[in-house]
Amino acid sequence: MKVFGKQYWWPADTQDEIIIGAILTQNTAWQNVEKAIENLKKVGLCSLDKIRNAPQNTIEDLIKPSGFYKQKSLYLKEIANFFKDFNENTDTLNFRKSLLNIKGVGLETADSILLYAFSRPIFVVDAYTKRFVERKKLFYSLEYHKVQQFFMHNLPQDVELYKEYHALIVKLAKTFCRKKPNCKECPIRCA
DNA sequence: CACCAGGAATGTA
DNA sequence: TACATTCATGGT
Repeated sequence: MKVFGKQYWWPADTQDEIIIGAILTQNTAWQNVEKAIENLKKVGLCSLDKIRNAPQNTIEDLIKPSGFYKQKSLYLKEIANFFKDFNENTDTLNFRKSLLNIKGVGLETADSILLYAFSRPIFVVDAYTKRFVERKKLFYSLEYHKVQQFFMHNLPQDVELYKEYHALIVKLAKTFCRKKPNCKECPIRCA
């Protein structure tokens, strides 16, 4: 029985837009990321090739709404250079290692890119996921890789399922909020 | 006014 | 390994 439909959680026109969004969304509300991406699109810079050849301060100005703009403009340059000579024909684990060597790409960002931009079967773990595991007492450890393995060992290895599962956890966090009524059963945010 | 958002790098012990 | 600090804008 299908209860939930697709969440369309990572809306993007292109693969590059997903990768760019993965950097810009670090510790930032998605609403602000949308503004930054819109700015990039307006001037035709929402692609890794264009970003690689654009002046640093131009990128900074365009992505300011998403915060941390000095760091993130550098990170976008770094990841744009990485994908210039990248051969996608590699196994997921080596791909992951390569991504983690890029300055500005940590565990969550690397896995988000693998899953959402390249459809690799990797389960994304974020702060919400850990709180969910903690409060529902699903698993004894909150360490990134252990939580990730917990889900990957207990779910079918299905890319679309991983995408939707992560989206639903985030949606759960957004749905229940202490600022709204009926917040006592919140499994993620409210203590 | 404080707190948080679809984190990661860097420094300290 | 385990924390603390820094980065910065915008919404609530």
